[in-house]
Amino acid sequence: MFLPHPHADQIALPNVLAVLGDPTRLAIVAELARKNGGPVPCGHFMDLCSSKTNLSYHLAKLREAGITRTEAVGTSRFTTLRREELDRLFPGLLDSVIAAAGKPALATEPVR
Amino acid sequence: MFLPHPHADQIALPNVLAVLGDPTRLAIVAELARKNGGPVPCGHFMDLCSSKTNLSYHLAKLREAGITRTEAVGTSRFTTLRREELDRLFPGLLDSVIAAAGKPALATEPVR
DNA sequence: CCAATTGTTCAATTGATTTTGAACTAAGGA
DNA sequence: TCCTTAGTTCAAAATCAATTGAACAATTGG
Repeated sequence: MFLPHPHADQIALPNVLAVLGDPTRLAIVAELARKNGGPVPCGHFMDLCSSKTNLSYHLAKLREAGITRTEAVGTSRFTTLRREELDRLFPGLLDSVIAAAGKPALATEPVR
Repeated sequence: MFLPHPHADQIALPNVLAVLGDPTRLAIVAELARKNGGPVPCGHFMDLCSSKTNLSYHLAKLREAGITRTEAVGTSRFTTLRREELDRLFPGLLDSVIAAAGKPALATEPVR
C-alpha cells in the first residue's frame, strides 16, 4: 500500500489546471486551504462527494497531479496541500486559485 | 454570425481552470500573452493545432469560458485575452498561469 | 478474536470531450 | 461574377474522465 506522489519536477501545469478544474476537487482544495493546508483525514471531505469511492478517486487525482500529499496513519489517510512546492513551481498560482475559490463565487456554471 | 461571449459575472472559476487545463489551449493562451494579449487572427495559431476545425473548436472553448474575446473583421477573426476582466475576477490567476506556461516547463506529462 | 471504522481497488457503466471530415458562409480581389 | 481566403458548423467516431457498486485490506476498540 504505497501512495505514489510525483516528484516536483514531474508536476505538469496543464495537468494541475485540469485537475483543479473539477468542481469537486476545487472544493476539496478550498477546504484544505481553509484548514490551513491540512493535514485532514479523507472522511472530512465526505460531504463534498457522492460516495467514499468517488472521494477516493478525486483525492487520488489530486495526489497524482502533485497538488496534495497523503500519508497513512493507522487506518486513516491525512492529506496536505503541497503549497511551498507548488508555489516554487508556479508562483502565485495556488494562492490565486484558493483566493478566488474561497469567495462566494458568482458563477459556478459555464454559459453555453 | 454572432459570437457569444460570457458576461464577467458568468465566468466560472472551475470552467476557466478546466479550459486552461488542455495543453493546446494553454499554448494558445501563452502565445496570445507573448503577443501582448492580442489581437491575433485565428490562423496565427494553426501550428498549435492539428486542423482548422480543431483550432476553431479550441478557440470557441476559450471564448465561451470567458478567457478570450473574438471580434470579426472582414473575413478574419481577431482574438484577444480578457486580461483586465479576468484579473478583476480572479486576481493574479492569469498572470501566474502565463508566467508558468511561458517557462521551459519541466514536465508536460503527468506521472501515473 | 470479532466487529466496526477507514479507506482502497476493480470492473462496468455512463457521460463528456476531442478529433475528424465534409459541407458551408462571408468577404475580398481579379 | 468567380475564385480564393478565413473561418465556422455539423455529425460521426474515437478517446478520456467520472460515477457506481461489490469486494477487499488494514487498523483499532471491545
